[in-house]
Amino acid sequence: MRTKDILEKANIDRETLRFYETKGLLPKINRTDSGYRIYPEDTLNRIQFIKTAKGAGFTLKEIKELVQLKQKSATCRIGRDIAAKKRDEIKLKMKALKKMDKVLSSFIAACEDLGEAGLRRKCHLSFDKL
Amino acid sequence: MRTKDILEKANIDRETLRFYETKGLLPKINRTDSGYRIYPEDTLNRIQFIKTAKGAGFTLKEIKELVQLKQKSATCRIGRDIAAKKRDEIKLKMKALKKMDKVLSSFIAACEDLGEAGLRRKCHLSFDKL
DNA sequence: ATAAACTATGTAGTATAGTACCAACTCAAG
DNA sequence: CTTGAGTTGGTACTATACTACATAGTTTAT
Repeated sequence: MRTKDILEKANIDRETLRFYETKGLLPKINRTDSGYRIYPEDTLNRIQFIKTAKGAGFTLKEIKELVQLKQKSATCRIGRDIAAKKRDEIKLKMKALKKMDKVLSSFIAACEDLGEAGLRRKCHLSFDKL
Repeated sequence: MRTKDILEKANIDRETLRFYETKGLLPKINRTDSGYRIYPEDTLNRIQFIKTAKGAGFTLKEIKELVQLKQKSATCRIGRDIAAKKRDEIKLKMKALKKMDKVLSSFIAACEDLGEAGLRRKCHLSFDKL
């Protein structure tokens, strides 16, 4: 696959793709004689993984740690432990998200308790008190 | 409350506190004649809210939008709509988190399926295929 | 009164994650 | 064989969220 194929199929920006490459987040990329990149098939999966992990709030550095397990000749145990640690972090993020959802929900409920007339008036409610 | 009280009770860095102030994230802060800050009581709740919202992956800009509803003399309806939109974003984040959790879990399971001996060997598994 | 602790403002620097632009090179089609 | 689409590496710029420092003024305890 050439650059353009990746850009289209992964819906990613050319510069961002190169940025990920320099950061060591992509699988090994071969070149034509003239220097054009030839991406291996799993590049698309990799980009999808990066997107998912980013959506889950992980940094590129953290993502790199995950995708580089193979290259770094780490043992399965090390890999499992790193993955387990990340799963713990996800639990924490999930908790923060749920708390935030609760705060927003009670704010929304308080707004709606005011009725149609209340909704039209100036808002005196606050998110602060959790 | 003086600066030091906030720093201790909110467990926040002095510079970060000032940073949040300049960004308009804190409630109105009064000053002594000599210019020392006097923080209102709800500052601690506000900082807690900021921390929770940040933990949920929101930017300071987004958080500002939420905490400034009162000051901006927005109606309750506008406030409710903004809160509802944020709640939708939380749903998406939650989905990303769950997907990531699934990926990590199946990776961990694959590692452990290899048994004690397998765990000691070089890791050939990948996160990429979701 | 003076040292220690606290606070103020301002400026600069760092890390992360891109985004924008450029001049030069390659390649396929008319 | 030239034109246009595609590609290259390099540099510079942006935004976000701090973090570090420098210098000066204020308050408190001895």
